[in-house]
Amino acid sequence: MNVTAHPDSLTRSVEDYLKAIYRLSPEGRPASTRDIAHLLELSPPSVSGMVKRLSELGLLEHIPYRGAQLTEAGRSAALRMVRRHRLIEAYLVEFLGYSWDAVHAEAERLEHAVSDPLVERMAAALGHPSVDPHGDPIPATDGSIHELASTALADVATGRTVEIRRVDERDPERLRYLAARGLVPGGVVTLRDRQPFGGPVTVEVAGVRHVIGTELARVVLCGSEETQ
Amino acid sequence: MNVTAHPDSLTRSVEDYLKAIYRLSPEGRPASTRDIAHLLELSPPSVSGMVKRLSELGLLEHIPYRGAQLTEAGRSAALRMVRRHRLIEAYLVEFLGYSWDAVHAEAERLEHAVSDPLVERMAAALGHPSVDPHGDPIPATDGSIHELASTALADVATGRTVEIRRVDERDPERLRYLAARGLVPGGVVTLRDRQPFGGPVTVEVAGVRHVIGTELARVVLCGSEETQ
DNA sequence: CACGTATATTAGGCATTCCTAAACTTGAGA
DNA sequence: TCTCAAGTTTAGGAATGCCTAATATACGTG
Repeated sequence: MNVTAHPDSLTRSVEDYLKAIYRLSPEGRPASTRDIAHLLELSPPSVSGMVKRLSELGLLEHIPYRGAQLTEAGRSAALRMVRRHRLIEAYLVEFLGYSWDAVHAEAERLEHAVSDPLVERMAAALGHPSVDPHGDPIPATDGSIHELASTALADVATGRTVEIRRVDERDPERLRYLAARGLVPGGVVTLRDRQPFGGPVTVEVAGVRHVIGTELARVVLCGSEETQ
Repeated sequence: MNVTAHPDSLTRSVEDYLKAIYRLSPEGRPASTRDIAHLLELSPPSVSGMVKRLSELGLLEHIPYRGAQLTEAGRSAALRMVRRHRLIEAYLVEFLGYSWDAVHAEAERLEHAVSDPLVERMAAALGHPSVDPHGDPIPATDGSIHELASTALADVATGRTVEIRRVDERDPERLRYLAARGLVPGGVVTLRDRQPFGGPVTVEVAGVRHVIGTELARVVLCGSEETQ
């Protein structure tokens, strides 16, 4: 235990588990077996087994029946993968003409294959960006990461004008839908209407109004409280 | 058998086996278990087992105790990997500042992770090159490949001036040694002296003479018979 | 043509990573 | 407090891909 395995010896699977647990709780609280299984599309028993092995490797702290949380070693390995993923996405958009809805799947495979020097060369070519094409912050090599405070579009007060910061990256179709309406990081939107009982919101982007369902409005994150 | 497995379902291992067999015999003659094992740094029994599985998948033709050769499906999968490998190498040198001795190891991992569209985007960014940084020809998407006739530097007649075409890519140290002496694809050399009994050759590059051992002179391939 | 060596294969095993089915733990509500 | 449903773990098993040891084949040479 507490071997703090050499980073290069981590398998794809292990890297995916660490990344999933980090995503489920960037703050470091324990993640449940069920949530990890759901995110990785695996069965709960598979996760149970792997969590046990990873805690023996010193990458996780596991309290049976209570959840798993990243150790320092685990967190740093996870952040290394997140950095890779987001830089690869940025690189593909900037230099290889990828659209923002296509990069996630490609990065998901490449992140396990690139070397650290290659990642740093890509970062340099990009001018060391701080966010990826979806607005997600890119961790530094030392593992520091600046999460900007943000409010879901669903929670913005009627009448306010805010800047879009960040959008969940995973569903390509959703990303195309958002891009077609100008709902991209850096885009400025005014909230014009909100229907009660969790109904849709109406936003105005570049003078055009769009009605956005609640589910979608919850994954579009905006600069908080930036009043017009 | 003869499933002609969907390309995306091939594992890293399978892709490496096919590439190895192609390298051992681009012409399609059977490759021996021993040679495959040696190239992949695996034990012969491991190769025996895998060869059996791959022939059941329709990627190889295997005659026990005689060797394995690629079927059409196997050859085309192998060439797809070779195309990826060489385009990745070219891309890393052209756009990410890699030196030619460092790209092989990086490409060896990336070739298993890139998608076909990414490979084609890289090819387009490069202007669809016909050779990689070591002078190795890049197969087309349809699997056609133009191997240029060439003569080993070790076999060039004394007094001839030839252009270097191609150098074995695998040993980084050897590549650095060659580059330091101008022995790179496109370089023009004149053979000044050859010692008998397999002794070293002396070549002149850009007015400077270098003595090159036989082993090295055998993996430097030159445009054949191009007299000054 | 028999023999021995080089080469190849089969036998048996191990690590990884996944699965389903069965057993166990937790905690909320009757 | 007891019960039970949701969630978790253990048990047992399969596929991949590697290994070593033992066995089988092929073929050049005496």
